[in-house]
Amino acid sequence: MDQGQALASFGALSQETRLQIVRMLVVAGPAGMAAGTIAEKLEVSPSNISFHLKELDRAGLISQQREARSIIYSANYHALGELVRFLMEDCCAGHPEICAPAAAVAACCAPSAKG
Amino acid sequence: MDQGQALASFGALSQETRLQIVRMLVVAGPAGMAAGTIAEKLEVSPSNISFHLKELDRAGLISQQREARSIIYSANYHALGELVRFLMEDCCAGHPEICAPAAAVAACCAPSAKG
DNA sequence: TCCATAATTCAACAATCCTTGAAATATTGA
DNA sequence: TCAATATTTCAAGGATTGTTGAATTATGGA
Repeated sequence: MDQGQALASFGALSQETRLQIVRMLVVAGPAGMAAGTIAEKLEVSPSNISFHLKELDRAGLISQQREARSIIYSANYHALGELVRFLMEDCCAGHPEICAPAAAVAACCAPSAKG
Repeated sequence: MDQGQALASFGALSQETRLQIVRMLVVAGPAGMAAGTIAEKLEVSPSNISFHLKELDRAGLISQQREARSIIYSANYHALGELVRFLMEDCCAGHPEICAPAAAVAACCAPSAKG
């Protein structure tokens, strides 16, 4: 991920509705969620949620696929992982002080950890 | 770090000049850099750099201290670390797929790693 | 084909953000 | 105090972003 990509990602995540969409889709997993369901849960109008979904898609943080009448959105795990990596390595130059809390989280969730 | 704090941080990092300032200050370390020096290196006008430094300060990502005629800015490592943690744990729900690349970076720079 | 459902697109407007240059503030030294 | 340096503040304008509701597109079933 280059700096331009990171800028777009940060911009996409800097809006409350969009950050909530991403958090929701991450929890939803690969099954994803229909646009209408997202709008309902977040209590946002269909046209507004559509606008924000398009922004997230443009930034590459989510992807979509039609399923019957619905359009299912899901989080792009790879892009989110790359963003974390950019923030730690490229932006924060791998400084231990910055990476320490991240390392703690990584230790809990990494497949090679004790779990 | 709560969601509001994260939103402010993402907003602050979503602008090219500001992202460059942060990257520069992280590399500069605790010694920091004077506003004028930052402006010079990034080829941005003094008033413009001042605007962006204020935005980063408001988001808590950098801090300042006067030294003679200069005002020295430095990266807030703790805030950056918390942002990485938020992105991995709160936003990305600790998903291994997302954390994997981060774990790799963490392994290289963490003080408790093999180094 | 016709209707209902699901979502997007569009235009208009409001709100926010960025840039610019001039003026103001703070510090230092003569 | 005066001048020079370093930076910030301010106001104006332009650019971008977010919101709204109406119109449009796409799908599936009677």
